[in-house]
Amino acid sequence: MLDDRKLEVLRAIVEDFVSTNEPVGSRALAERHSLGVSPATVRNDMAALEDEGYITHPHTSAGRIPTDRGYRLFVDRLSSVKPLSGAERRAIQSFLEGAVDLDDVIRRTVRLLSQLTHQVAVVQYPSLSRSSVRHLEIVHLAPTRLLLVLITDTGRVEQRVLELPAGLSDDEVGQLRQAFGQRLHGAKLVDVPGALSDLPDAAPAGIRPVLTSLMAVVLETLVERPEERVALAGTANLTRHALDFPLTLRPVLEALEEQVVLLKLIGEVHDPTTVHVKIGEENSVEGLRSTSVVTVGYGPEAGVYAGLGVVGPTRMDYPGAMTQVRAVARYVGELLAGS
Amino acid sequence: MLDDRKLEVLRAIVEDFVSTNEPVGSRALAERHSLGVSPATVRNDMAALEDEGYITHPHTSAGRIPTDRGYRLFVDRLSSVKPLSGAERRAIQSFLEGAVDLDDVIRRTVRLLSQLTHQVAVVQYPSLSRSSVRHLEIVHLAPTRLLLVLITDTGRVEQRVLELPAGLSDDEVGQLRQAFGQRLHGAKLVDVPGALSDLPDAAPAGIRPVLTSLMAVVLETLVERPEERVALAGTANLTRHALDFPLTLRPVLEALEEQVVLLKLIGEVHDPTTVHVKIGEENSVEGLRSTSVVTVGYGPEAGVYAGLGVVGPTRMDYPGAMTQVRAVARYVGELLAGS
DNA sequence: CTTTGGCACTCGTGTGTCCGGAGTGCCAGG
DNA sequence: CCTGGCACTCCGGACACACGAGTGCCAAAG
Repeated sequence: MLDDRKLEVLRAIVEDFVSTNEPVGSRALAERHSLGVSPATVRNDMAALEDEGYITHPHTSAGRIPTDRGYRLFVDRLSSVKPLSGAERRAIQSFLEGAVDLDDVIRRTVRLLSQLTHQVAVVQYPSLSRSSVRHLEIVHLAPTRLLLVLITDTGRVEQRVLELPAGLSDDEVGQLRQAFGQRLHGAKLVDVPGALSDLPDAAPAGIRPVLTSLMAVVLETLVERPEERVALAGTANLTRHALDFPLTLRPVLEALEEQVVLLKLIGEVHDPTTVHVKIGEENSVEGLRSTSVVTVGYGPEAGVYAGLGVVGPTRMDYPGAMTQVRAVARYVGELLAGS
Repeated sequence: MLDDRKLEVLRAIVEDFVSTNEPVGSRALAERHSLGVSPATVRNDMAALEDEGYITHPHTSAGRIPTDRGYRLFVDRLSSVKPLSGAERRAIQSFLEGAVDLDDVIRRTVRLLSQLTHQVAVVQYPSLSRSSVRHLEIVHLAPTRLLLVLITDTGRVEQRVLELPAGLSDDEVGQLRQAFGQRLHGAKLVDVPGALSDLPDAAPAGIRPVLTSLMAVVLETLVERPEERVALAGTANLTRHALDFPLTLRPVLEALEEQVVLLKLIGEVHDPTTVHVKIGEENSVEGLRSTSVVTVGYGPEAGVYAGLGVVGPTRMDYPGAMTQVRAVARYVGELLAGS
């Protein structure tokens, strides 16, 4: 049904359309790509591709443009991996090398990614639910007020001030600190409830009531409501392709302002070796139906901290974006793993 | 030169243009506002206003629109304070009441402000340089690694992990903690260098070298490089007024992505009682020359934590925006002061 | 069976013209 | 100083038209 040449034609259409943003006709296509056939033949192939739903044309006498389905086929089977240019490689290194802490790493990464791809970049902070405890500190701010500081293996620092029902002495707080510290050090955050389950029994009777309520708060703030964060940059790039979004930059911007939406985009776990692409209508998020999303997980060699990716028009340089996203993810993963 | 009626005409032009987004002509203006004069008279007044540079017209046969100078006069002398509606008041209260910590307060505020004004909202975190120390905690993570946690009176929590040149014992860290704590508790952040200046002399000789380097880090991270943060929301609102920005959403979005720019916008200290307005060309930031910025400080009764405000087209409902911004600032100021 | 050139057809776009309406500026009279 | 009248400007929409790009189909050639 679709022989090699037809696929070649589709690839040519996608590439031309992506670079020129103009519907591509049979003549121009036969000229620019050395297909070795005449425009008429190309026309026949185009008709076939259109029958299959891979391309379409805006008006009768305009050239063809790829459909979502066409892009999908292109991404899955036609695009060859584009190697990272030396300049890009250098950019990644120099951009990230001076980072001082996790916040800084994420900020630089999201910026880097948006500049590299000329798209909107999204980077998720290392997920709490997949992190483990490097240190948990309890600070006695006031008799009835504690500060909880959680530091994860990825360098994330979360803190929460909490009010106690009754006052505690410094000694008692010390006991708490020790009890929590022993049980939680090195534990995965998801295992925290289990690790703490025996605590009330083991603790001195005096602080048991406080302990129970404290545990409730700890579990609630650190485990049940693990605050996932994302960083965003490069929304200005949307205007670069403003022509691609009929009149509707609006819904895209609105969608991107919702943390929940962003998390949904990149939060679905995938391993760092596979780049995922969602094209146009494939996106579940209303308002991003006219965009494509390229995501990948990042993390240490064997594992994943979180996701990152870019959002742009369906008319996107997929091979380029995919290698760039992958490269950045790999680099950030190593960077964070090594600290 | 400009009698009362001319001013009245200017006010009418501003109000009509703001609400309709169409150049306003003499006839429509004479009808809609009961000026008691004929269109011809209005035309004369308009000519005078145009001579003075308060209004202009896009083409010969179009109505008039205000210039930046016209808006300026309107804001300074013509606009009457618009009272907050009941719905708005309720919105502010219900939006902010459930906030759990500072981060949450800021997030809710910026969101609230953008929804209330239908503009882009910017909220600065309570400035570190104007805050004072509620608590400074030193946590001994590892022999050569300390965690510094700073909690300000406004609830901001800043932390920094630092590597030491030499190992320390728990006891020594305890001494450090006490020395720092005594000197810094309640101190303004700007006074920290002074409060610490006698420390090296007063400290036990054993930890003096470490102490010196530690102090350097503390001063550098907490005082000399006070990390000011801002939150942003409502960029999607820009598209609402897309017609107002010729073709140039781009530079606006770009400017808004720069933390530095945002800080410059709202960071200049002003007292919470005066709302500041920058109109069009008055803005020093290239790229925001086609926008207006309404800002105010917020803080406790006598003082200021930081600034907040909105960014929108020059064609903006200034009285509305000003009262909304002021109201939100007042409410947030009280909220933070009371915690 | 595939490829090719030819040819008629479609249709979007750009151009030119025309016209109505909104709005202005000016002037003479109240 | 205000007002009505009037000529003038100019934008924007409507219409017609030609051009060109591109298609679809067909019959002939490979």
